[in-house]
Amino acid sequence: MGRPPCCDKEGVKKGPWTPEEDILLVSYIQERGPGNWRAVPTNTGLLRCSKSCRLRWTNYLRPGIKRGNFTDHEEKMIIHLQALLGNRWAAIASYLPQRTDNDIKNYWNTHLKKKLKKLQTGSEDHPREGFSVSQPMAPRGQWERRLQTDIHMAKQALSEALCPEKPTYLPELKPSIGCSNTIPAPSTYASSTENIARLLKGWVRNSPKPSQTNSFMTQNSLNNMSGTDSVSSEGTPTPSKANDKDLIASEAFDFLFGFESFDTSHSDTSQSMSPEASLFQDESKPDSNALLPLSLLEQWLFDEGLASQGKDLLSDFALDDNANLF
DNA sequence: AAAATAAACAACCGCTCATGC
DNA sequence: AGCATGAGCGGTTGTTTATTT
Repeated sequence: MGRPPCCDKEGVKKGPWTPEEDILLVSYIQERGPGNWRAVPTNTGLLRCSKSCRLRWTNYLRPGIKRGNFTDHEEKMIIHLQALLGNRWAAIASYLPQRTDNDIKNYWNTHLKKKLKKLQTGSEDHPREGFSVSQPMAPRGQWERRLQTDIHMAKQALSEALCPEKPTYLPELKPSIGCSNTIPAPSTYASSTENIARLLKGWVRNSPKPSQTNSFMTQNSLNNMSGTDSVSSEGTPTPSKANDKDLIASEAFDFLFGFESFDTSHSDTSQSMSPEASLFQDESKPDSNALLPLSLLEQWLFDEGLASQGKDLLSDFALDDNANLF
């Protein structure tokens, strides 16, 4: 439709961000709060396009982002979710608090894909090129619909099967702050952005959107900011999407993966409710369960069960079955 | 020690979707 | 209803860093 570019090509700086630029951006956001990205370059004097500013913020500068090595659990989740969701990194990221879609995507492309391929080539004549590739893609709407239903069904059945009496899951699931994921200190500048993010401590105090950003900051102070870019990384949480039902569904799903660093505080979880999860809400009508065969779930459960028994997830991972979900 | 290569990751690009007018 | 715009997403590219020769 000939939409004009978000920013003029001329006079726009590209490439890695400098600490100065980061500070400019952070202090601006500290003052005004995230959002209205188009105005950011103008108001800050940054020679960056608005998109770049938003990306920089959401992927690196915003508080609560965990960097560094992925834990086994995270890795496991990514593999499972990728098989389930395909390359929908934002959706996957919504289940990995503190990780950005970009981060996950990179990790998948650089580590997991190879890892899986390696494992597959050992035992197969014609290795697949990653799960997503092998998945027949239906038109997006249709595919997504089915996906949501599948996931919802799995979540619900799992929560019933695994902890039928449990109103909320894993009460002791307190995030192990600073646990296994102590952030290594890469030498690149990017790592120091974390420090810049810390400059934001207290920025909410000045924020024009206290009700939204307060919880945001609370999460940060807990070192468990579970938001993702899809969830209000801009400080504008998706309004009214999170509710108790979402929470339960999310918890069930989290329980499924036994994700240990997920903050279980309700405010957090509701804040971080993924779009995916919020979509489940639509699917969460009781009779939606009857729409799909349980065999899929059973298979999935089986796989997870094996994995949880300490077996090598990758070798046991039922690629075909997961791929055939759709 | 230097060059070549591979790996990792940050950032960009283009498309799509959501929203407001 | 149609258009303009902001924002989100996923794929891809470019740059930096690590490893090998």
